[in-house]
Amino acid sequence: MSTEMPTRYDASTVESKWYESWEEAGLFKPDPDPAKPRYTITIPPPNITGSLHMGHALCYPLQDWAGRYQRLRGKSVLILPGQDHAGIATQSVVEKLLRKEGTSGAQIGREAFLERTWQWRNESGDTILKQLRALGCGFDWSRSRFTLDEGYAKAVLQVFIDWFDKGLIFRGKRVVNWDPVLRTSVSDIETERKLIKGHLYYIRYPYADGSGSLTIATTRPETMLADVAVAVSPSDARYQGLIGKQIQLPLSDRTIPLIADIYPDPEFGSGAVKITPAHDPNDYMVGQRHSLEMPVILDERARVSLPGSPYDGLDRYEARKRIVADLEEQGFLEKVEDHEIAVVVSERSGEVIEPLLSEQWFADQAKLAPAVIEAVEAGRVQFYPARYQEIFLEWMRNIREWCLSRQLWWGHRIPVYYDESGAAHAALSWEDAQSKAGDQKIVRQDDDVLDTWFSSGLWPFATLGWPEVTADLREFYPTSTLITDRNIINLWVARMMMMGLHFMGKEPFHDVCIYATVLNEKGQRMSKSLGTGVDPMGIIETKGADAMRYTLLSQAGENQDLRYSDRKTDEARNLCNKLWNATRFVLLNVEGSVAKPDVLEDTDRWLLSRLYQTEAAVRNAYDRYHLQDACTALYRFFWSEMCDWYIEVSKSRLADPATRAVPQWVLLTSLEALLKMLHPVMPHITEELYAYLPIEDKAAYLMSAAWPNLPAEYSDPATEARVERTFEIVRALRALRASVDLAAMKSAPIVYVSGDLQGNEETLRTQAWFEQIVLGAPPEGERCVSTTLEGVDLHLPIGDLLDPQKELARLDKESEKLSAELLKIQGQLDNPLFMERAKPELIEKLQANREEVEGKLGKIVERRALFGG
RNA sequence: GGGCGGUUAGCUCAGUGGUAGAGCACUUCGUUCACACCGAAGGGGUCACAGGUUCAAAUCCUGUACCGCCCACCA
Repeated sequence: MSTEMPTRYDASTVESKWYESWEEAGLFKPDPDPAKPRYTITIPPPNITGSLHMGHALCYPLQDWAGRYQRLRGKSVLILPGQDHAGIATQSVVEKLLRKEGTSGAQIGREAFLERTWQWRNESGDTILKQLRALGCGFDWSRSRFTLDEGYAKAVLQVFIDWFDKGLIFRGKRVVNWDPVLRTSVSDIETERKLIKGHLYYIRYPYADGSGSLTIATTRPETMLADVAVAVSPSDARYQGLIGKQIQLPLSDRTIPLIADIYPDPEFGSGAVKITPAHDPNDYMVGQRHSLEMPVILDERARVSLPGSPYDGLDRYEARKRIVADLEEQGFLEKVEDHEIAVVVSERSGEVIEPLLSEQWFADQAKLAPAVIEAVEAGRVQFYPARYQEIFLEWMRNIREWCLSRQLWWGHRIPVYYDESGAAHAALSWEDAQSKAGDQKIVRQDDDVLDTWFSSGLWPFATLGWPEVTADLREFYPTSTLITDRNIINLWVARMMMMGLHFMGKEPFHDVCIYATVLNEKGQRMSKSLGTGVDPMGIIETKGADAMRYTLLSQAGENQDLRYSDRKTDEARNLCNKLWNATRFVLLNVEGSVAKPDVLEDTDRWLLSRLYQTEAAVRNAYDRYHLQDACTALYRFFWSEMCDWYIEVSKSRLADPATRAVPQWVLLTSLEALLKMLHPVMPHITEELYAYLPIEDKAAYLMSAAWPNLPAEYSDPATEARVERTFEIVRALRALRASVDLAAMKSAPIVYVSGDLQGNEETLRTQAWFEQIVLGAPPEGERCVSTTLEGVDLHLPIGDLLDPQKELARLDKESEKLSAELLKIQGQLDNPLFMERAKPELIEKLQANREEVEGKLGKIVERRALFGG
């Protein structure tokens, strides 16, 4: 067969054409065949604001890998894509846009803002989906969903109303995490703690009766404007008898009581804590226990809001400065110490969170958690790697209230309507609410929207049509696998489990696969803002999507992180090129399809056996999401075994029309299986190469082909051992040649071999590049360099080419190695405890080794003598 | 403060009791008709550290250090 394949693989021309073909052939849709088991994934919906980063370049190819693998394994596969409206992120993007245009959300109002956001979403909100196509992700776009779709939005409201009616959602006043930049509350898990250098201020609070003062320590003096008490530990001797006294709050005309509470730690500071219930979660609890007032003195931008006060309108940090200065001036400031402060930072804005007392909607997760815990403990949901299970359960067992409301516009507006009396009714519409309210007139809808994670929590069933009982919902729920990253186990996975179990009665997926975080070469997080990121699209353009995919997927296993580096993409690209050229070689050496031959040689059986073992290893690794192990096995089979050995061994047979059929068949068989196994990781190049293969019963597409089904008789460990022994001898002979500066791959006339080659003489001859192998010892007087291994003596005639000193040096080195080995073996065999307790097989093995090493050493002595040593 | 990962060749990582492995990088050689994005041959590791268990430890146990992640209400 002739081929016009160029000698170099060009990803850009090959990759672009296949995606369309697959899509046109309908391969991204589930196979309607009812006999096939279903395999479903609803992908983690990317934000509409997103553009592809390295995390995505791992995440979405993983979803695609799973789909392609399961499809090859005979399943009907649905990988359902979609996008998340991403409340905070999107609103920020549009606000920025408006600012550029000289206006703002506040100026144009809610309705115009939402219109503008939808416009933005329709124009540029699906950048990332196009990029996923470039990565080869074969998702069912006809089922693509968006969390603000009409149907989806209805599902969200339905869930809210249901939980509201069941009392699982309630309104409450709590100290929440307030983001003063985004001006909304955020949940605990959207915040992180950071240690920063700050100060601890010691402030004197005088007693109102003039009988001296006590000292409190605080890191946030500005909040003293909202102090309502000072608390001390009831066991603190310093304050015995003083409890109940009134204190004159500095910089203020208010007096506040000294109270006793379990919260203060006598060891810290002065043991006295100022209590600001509205601006600190701990103080809030103290305030509740003592029924204290809870004045709020910071506004939504964290500015002081205290009309009439000189600090009114100041930013919280500016206020701190002024208050500290004033305290000092008036003699209240006792001292200032350096202090490490644990601040809470919003992950979205990077701003320091202001704990703020406000009225919010909450979900009572504690009532939903037990079903989730039970499902995991019963093994109906499995985590990969398993260690995440405990982390997950730990969080579920200590679950807290979930603050659902966000003070945003972009999102699902909370379906709560208030009537004249102030009573709240949850309903799908104003009209519904009115009918629920009866005589009381509905006067307004709640202004807030729901936390984005509330809507993504319904992803596995709302995408399939819930609350309607659609055919898709019946067919594809529960889904099979969730593949996501560890940062959102609690944020997202937990919520999907709670909602899925509550509304569908079944856990939403069986496997939860947690993949690694992609770091850069130096082990830093990839981040646009830090400039440590690499754009995957650039790699796709220059080296191909398959190279990009292989780079990341071949590192996916149970690891916590993985490192991206450009060098690895070069390796992946080189692998593509090697695949291309190996196939090209095969095609140049076959005329058409070949039938399975009756008689195979050792090397043929060896490769088939290796293929058999490789398939088993790959399948096992894929099933456990250990792509790393699968890729290693495939790489080794392809590059080391098939290319470096089998193709080289077969070249002479392929050149001869009388013998070529067998290696032709073996190569085509191996290549076909290899391409199938590699396809889930590198879909484009494997599809392209498969198209060239002249094989029987070929599928229309590799993508829709069947996973290799290799007969058990391919497995042949005895032949594997025999052939690999031969290769060992080949390597030794090549090394011997190199030691006398005999060029590699140049045919040399003769080598003497004594020992059993087990029928692999021809392999040894061609692979060690000799014209002739003579069995037996060299004739008397023939000057040779020699070595011994595997019970075989190799003698390479050298005439008088060689410097004796060089050969003596080589022999000495060999001898040194052997002596060290002998010493070690002997040491063990001389140890009576070892002889008594070690396994008999091991002892036998060592004894055999000893004999072999001694024999080799003896031969070296003889050989040294030949060179005057 | 609690929990979980990691620490093995220059780099990235395999390796869960029996004489340290792979890929890349490096050195030397090679322009033969699959591939120089290639081939052949080499060099390179006291397996973080300290104890312990064992005939035998990279591997099991205890502790320490460093890196990273998660959770947590110390002003």
